[in-house]
Amino acid sequence: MAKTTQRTERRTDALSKERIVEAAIEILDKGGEGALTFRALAARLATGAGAIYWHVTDKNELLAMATDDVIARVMLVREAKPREAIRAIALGLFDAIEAHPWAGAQLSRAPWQSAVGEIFESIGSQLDALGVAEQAQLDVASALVHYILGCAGQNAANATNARLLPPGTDRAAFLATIIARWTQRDPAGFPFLHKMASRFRDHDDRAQFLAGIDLILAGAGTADKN
Amino acid sequence: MAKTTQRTERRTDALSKERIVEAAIEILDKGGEGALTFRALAARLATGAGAIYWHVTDKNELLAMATDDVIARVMLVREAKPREAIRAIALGLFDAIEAHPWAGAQLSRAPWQSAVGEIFESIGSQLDALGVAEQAQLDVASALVHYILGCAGQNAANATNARLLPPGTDRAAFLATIIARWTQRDPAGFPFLHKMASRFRDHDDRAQFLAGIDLILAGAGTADKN
DNA sequence: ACCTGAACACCGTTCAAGT
DNA sequence: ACCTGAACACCGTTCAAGT
Repeated sequence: MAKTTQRTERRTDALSKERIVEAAIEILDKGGEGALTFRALAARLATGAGAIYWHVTDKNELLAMATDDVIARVMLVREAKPREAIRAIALGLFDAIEAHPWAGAQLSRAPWQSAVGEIFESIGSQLDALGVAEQAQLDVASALVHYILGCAGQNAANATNARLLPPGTDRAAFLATIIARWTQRDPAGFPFLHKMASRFRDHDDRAQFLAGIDLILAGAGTADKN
Repeated sequence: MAKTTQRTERRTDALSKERIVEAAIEILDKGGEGALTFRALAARLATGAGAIYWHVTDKNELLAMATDDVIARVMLVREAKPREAIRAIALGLFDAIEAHPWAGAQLSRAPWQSAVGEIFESIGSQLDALGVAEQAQLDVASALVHYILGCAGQNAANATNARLLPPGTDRAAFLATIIARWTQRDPAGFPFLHKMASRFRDHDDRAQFLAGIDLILAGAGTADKN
């Protein structure tokens, strides 16, 4: 009989950190950061708002766990050649953040939590094999991580803002609008941006992101292809 | 008589965008981003919360204007040598964000507004004189700006978090704590961080920031000192 | 041990009403 | 034109009360 089920057996629909984070990610992916509310989360989990606090400390922990969940998968990349490993990690992060912009925002907002330690480690550990001198490794790893976090935040901001534009507006058009605004505010005052405007229009975000990685690696004196 | 003052004459304490932004900056500097509230702002200006909306669209515009105000001063730097100009701009931004962490957060959160256009321009316009090929200039400027924004966000996050620690804890100790947490979670899993731990402990944020700028410039093939 | 849901102390923003 | 301040529609978080 139903009443004789052991007490230690859990209802399959019982709450748990995992189920909560999973639901949070779904809400974040569908509605963006603003959509994640304890009330919305409780509704989706068919429970009360307070129940979530039994499993999770606060909203910050919730966001950190969701970000970890989405970023950790990227860190599994294994490439033999160190340069390719770094590029693969960087591109993996780029793609993950493109798919989950809120994770990019969280990463650049609370870097000491979440997966930034893993990112630092997996990039830094390639530098020996790349031939970067040990006393330069911290500077190079730090530059790479900061650059990646900067792009992550940017990407998240773009995604958030694109949401507010008339739907159908793609990224290139969005960037073009920004450049146009800057340039038109004072055409003579922005000669560089004016000169770069056309290049901006048809540039590839992903390729440009990778160019930055290569630039830093080149600066580290690793011009040879390892 | 007081009653005969012309109607066009303004009370010296009348509200204005300038006064509102000024008060907002004071609140932000003293209490951090969480302290800036329309109610707190209204109280400081001895007015009603709704009055502020007559001069300012919303909180986002308020933060953008405050950030612009604090960042714009940095852009005035004029250096003859292009490399020194870029370093001066970067360091100026670093210092400004250290003094006003909330501006760093805003910069990396809403880059298309505020002073990011000016930053892009003032850095990019130096690249010609630095000898960077024109087709590489967008990549280099973009890498520099993204790197700077990444550091800005990081810096803001550190400042926000340091506020929560027991007072007196300095930055170095804070970073050491983070590294320790990462390393101790799984010592064998973080060989690179473990190796770098001592270097982290006594590193100079400012110097490391500048090292990243130099790394990118070196990668752009501008090793000679212009 | 785990969950419920009302209640608390806030927010940003609006708006009828004043001067 | 500019300001007031109550009101609205939300938040995150807490907590007595249930099972």
